[in-house]
Amino acid sequence: MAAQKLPTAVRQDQIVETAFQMLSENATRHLHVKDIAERLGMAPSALYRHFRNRDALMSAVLEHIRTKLYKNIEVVRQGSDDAGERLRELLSRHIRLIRERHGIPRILFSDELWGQNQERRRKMFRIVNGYLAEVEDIVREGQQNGQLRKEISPRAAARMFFGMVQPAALLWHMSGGDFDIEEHIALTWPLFAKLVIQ
Amino acid sequence: MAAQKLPTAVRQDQIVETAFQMLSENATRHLHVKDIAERLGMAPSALYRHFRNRDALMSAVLEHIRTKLYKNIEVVRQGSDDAGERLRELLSRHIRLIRERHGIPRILFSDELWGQNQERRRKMFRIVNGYLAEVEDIVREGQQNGQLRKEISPRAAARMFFGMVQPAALLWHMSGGDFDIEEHIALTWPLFAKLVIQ
DNA sequence: CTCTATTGTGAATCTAGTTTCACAATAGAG
DNA sequence: CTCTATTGTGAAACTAGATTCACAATAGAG
Repeated sequence: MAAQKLPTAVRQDQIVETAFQMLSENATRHLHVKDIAERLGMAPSALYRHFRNRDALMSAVLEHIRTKLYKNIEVVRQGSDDAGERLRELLSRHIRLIRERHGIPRILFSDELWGQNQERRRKMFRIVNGYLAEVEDIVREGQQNGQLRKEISPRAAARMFFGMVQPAALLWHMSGGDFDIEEHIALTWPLFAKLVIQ
Repeated sequence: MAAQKLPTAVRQDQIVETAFQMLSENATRHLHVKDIAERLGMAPSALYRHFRNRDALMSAVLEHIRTKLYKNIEVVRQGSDDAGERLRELLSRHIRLIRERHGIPRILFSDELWGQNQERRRKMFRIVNGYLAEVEDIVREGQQNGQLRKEISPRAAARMFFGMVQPAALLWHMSGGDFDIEEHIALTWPLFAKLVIQ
C-alpha cells in the first residue's frame, strides 16, 4: 500500500520531527534511513524526494533542535522577571528534556549528528556558543537590576550553568537512565546559587 | 612484505596503544580496523589473531584509558599533600590531555567507544563514577585536615569539578581546537576555588 | 637443527546500510 | 475533468567495512 502523497514542505517537517523523536527515544546507535521511512509508513527511497541525502536530513534535524533550544530561553524570559528564577526554570526545563528521553543535550553532542561533517560540527559549536551567550545575557541583566551578585562575570556564570547541565545529560545517558538527576541538581544548584544569586 | 611475527601479548598492547593514539589524533570519526592495521604495518586480518573482533578491541582500549585516567589521580596524590593543589594539578592534567589531542574526556564519551554495546557503556559509567569518587576522596581528606571548607559536600564538589572539565573537552572538540580552554579555566576555576578552598 | 604451534596474508565472503532508477500513482492547477 | 508535475515504490546497484579462510612463513620450544 502506497503512502499518501504530500507536498514536500509538509513531508520534510514530518521527516525531521520523526527523526528527532527517534533520536530522542533511542539511547542506542545509528538512525537508519530505512527506520525513519518505516515509522512514517513510506519506502526508504521516498525520503530522497525530500532530502538530497542522509546528511542533509541530519542537518535539518540539527536546525530543528536549534530552534527548540532557543525557544526554551524565550519562554523562560517571559515566565519571570527575576534572573534567579529564570535560571532555575531554565535548568528545570533542561532536566525535563533529559529525563523525557528527549536528550537534546546528549543528541547535540552525539557523534551521530556530527558524522564526518566538519561543517556541521562547527554549526553545533555556534549553537552552543549562542546558547551560552543567552544565559550570559540573563545573568548580566540580573546583575544590572540588582537581582544577582555583581562579583561574578556573566561569562563565568554561564559556563558554570553549562557545567551543571551537560555532565548530567551524559551521566544519565551512560547509566541508561539510572543516574540520579534529582540528586545531581540538589547537589550542584545550591552551589551555583550561592555564587550567582544574592 | 609480511610483518614481523610477535607474541600475542605484545601485539595486543601495540594494537591497543595504536588504536588509542588514532582515536586521540583524529577528531574525525570512525576508527577502522583497516587503518589500525595499516599503521602497524600488518594486514587487517592479522588483527583477528589477537582480538576476537572489533568490539573486543574497543573494550581493551577502554580499559587502557581507565588505567591512564586513574594513574593521573595517583600521581596527583603523590605530588602534593594539599587538597587544593591536588585539585588544581588534576585539572591541569586534564587540560593537557585535552589539548594534546589526547582528548580522553572526549573519547570517553564518544559514541565511537560505545557502539551498540550496552555493557560497555555501563562499564564507562562505572569508570566515571569511580573517578568522581576519587575526586570526592581528595576533597574529603582536605576537609578533614582543614585545608578545604567544610560546608560543601565532597560529592557536590566532585560534580562541580567534573562540570569544569567535561564541557571544556566537548567545546574544544567541537570547535576543532579553537575553543579557548585557558579562558575557560580562568573563568571557572576561581569560582570553584571560592566554593571549595578556604 | 627441526618441527610445530602461532602468527601473518590476500582474496573472498558477509553484512548492512545508502542511494539510484525505471516505472506507477495521484494531488491539484488549469 | 484532464493532464502533468510531483511524490511514492520495489528492485537493483553501490559502498564500505568487518570477518573468514585456506594457505604461507617463522619464532622458538625441544
